[in-house]
Amino acid sequence: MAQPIKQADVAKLAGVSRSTVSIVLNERSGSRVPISENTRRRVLDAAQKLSYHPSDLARNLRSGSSQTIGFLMPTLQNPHYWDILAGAEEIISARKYHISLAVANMDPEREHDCLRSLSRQRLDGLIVIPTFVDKITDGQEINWSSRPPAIVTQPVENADWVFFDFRSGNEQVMDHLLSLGHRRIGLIASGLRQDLVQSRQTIYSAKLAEMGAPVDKRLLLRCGNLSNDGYQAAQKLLALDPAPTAIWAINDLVAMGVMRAVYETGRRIPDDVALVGFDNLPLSEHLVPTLTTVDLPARELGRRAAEILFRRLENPNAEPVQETIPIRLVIRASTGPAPSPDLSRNIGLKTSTIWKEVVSPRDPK
Amino acid sequence: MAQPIKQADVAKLAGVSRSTVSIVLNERSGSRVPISENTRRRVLDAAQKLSYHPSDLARNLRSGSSQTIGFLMPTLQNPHYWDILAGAEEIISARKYHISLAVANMDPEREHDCLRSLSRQRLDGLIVIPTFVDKITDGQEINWSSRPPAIVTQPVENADWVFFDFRSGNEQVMDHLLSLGHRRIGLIASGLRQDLVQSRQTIYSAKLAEMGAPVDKRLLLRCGNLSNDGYQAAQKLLALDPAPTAIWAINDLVAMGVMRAVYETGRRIPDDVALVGFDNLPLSEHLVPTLTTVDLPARELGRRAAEILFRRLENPNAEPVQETIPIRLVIRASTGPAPSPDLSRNIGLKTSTIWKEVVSPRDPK
DNA sequence: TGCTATCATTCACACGAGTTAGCAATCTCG
DNA sequence: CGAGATTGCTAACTCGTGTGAATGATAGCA
Repeated sequence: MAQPIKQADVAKLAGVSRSTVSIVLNERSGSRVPISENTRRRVLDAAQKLSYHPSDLARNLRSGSSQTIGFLMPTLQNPHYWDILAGAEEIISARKYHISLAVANMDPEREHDCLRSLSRQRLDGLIVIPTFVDKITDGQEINWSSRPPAIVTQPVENADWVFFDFRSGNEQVMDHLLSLGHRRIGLIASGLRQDLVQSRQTIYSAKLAEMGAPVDKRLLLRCGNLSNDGYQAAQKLLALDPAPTAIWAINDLVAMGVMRAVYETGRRIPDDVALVGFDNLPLSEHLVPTLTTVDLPARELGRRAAEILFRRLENPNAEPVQETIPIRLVIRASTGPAPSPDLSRNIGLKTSTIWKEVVSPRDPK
Repeated sequence: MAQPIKQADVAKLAGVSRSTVSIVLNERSGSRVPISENTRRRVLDAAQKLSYHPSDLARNLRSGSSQTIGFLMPTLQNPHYWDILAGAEEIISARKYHISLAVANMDPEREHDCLRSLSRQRLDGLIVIPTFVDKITDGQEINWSSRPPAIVTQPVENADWVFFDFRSGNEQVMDHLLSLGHRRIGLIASGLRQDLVQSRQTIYSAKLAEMGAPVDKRLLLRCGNLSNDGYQAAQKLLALDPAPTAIWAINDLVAMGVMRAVYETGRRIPDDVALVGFDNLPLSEHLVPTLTTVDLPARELGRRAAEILFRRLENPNAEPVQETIPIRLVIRASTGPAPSPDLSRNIGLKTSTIWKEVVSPRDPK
């Protein structure tokens, strides 16, 4: 009674065989199976009356394709990844494909589970935003070059990938800060993606060396990648003597935390401390001051990933597509010239009122 | 060659029948189908060697359950919905269920398509965040009380739902603003959810009437629900004479836009204009000034929705579960006492530097 | 020896659809 | 008028898996 209607039900009502129903409903006009207009009507009417919807399960089993793309995200907490998904969703839904969403939740174990789960779902393709790079390069559990076709947002040998040109972005940030005269630059990096951290630190050191400036290890910090992590890291940086004149956060969320920490010490941005983020979240231009950051066209990345994936589906044996997406520095109000050493420490701006927060005492019962 | 391994392959390698493989792999120890330790080993080894993963497609077709929950969101642009998803994901993945994601994208047509698509996927359950309430209450296309079991984040007759107690939230906001002395309050509402807008306007008017204050229709605006919509709406409100002393935005994103518009006229928050949002997005406490808003425990809503859905799956014929989640006002720095009329218009705060934005001229090639 | 009980494995069908070969009836044309 | 082509439909197989019934083998017991 509450059972789904199946083709057999339609067939019975229309007084024809189940095959006929299938043929009519699939509009196999190109096929050599002609159906009279009369029975065609009867079948369609019956289907309509029963409000029949074919079962994708059965259909997929038969056809071998699930019309579904798996999407693996590291976390739901960071807007950056939403944008990637949003871009991919655009393309995927335009093709009438479904999305199967999995969240690794910053947990290597879970990421592994997700990949296994995605693999047994017989998806047509996979878009993977990896969290733990090692698991992937060793490729033990999931062979990227095999079915289901996958695209990874990270360089992987013999596989499709799209990747932000982080190298260039990092260089732009360093060039910007150095050109403003900053030499003591705090670098807050996340400990999750070793490769990215490594690359950033390498460029950081190289660029400083180019200018003949020393690298103070105490200025290099690691933390998580949420706002609060930045808050804590910045407190450490600001306690140093001499304190950095600029801070570069791994991403905008972390930068937001840094901002808070800076204000709490009574310093001003950019007058006392210049601040740079990464990601260019929508909120970054609404912060006060607006945040200098690197724009990652995440939506574009998601779109490209999906497009490349579909191209792969159409042409399984083509050469791997490996693309780099350019990213660029967006200079806003949070960066300015480095203060001359003698003028530093002119602390103002009362922030106590700004950060006050009162929760309504009203009982939420 | 690139074909997925199936049970038959394992069976051949192990030298047993396919049934045996199925039985071994499903650990049917409780059943009366005993398997010798010897063949058990052989089967497991073979499966291991071929790295066999059962096809969920076939399994689901057989079992009737897809182990998948459908999730319909209005848009990917608003963090609020992400939190709901995050909450639901917690519960769903804990139960080893999959998530099939659909995005209505603010388009009634698409929302309809999504529902149809979700229905034919033979999902075990549906979590629906509706955008267009009319489509749902008339229930023509999707009968909420039928399979697949669905939970809606909105009151629907004879169905499961969870819902924020918007009524109480709205009252809290009005009480707060009124108690601060505000009487000319701009209300920026979104035109999408008629029912919510209605309810908010009703309470708005009722509360004003309670205080014996008049309702100026010009203070009631409708717009979309993104930051830029708020920006434009606020410009209209601020051009009124007399301008409102407080603005209540439909949500925090819109409030962010309002904030920007207010600054651009040289006014200060909360001194010249008090501002209230809705949703309590994470960024709201990082705005300057921090935003008074209503905290919607979105994650909690998502969790509850999923929990109720699973309860329904276990007990299909139970009475509908209909829950209201309390929400509460969070008073921060963006609201203060209404300025006395004679003291208004003391405009300061140069904002030009704050809002300057320069895009790096560097060629992104 | 014969009958039953237990154990180990396989057969055959079901799930709900798509597909192909083939049958019967009608039509076409020499 | 009969051979072949065309039309209209259906039986039977397929996809990969789970499962109850059936089969075969071995052991226990009288």
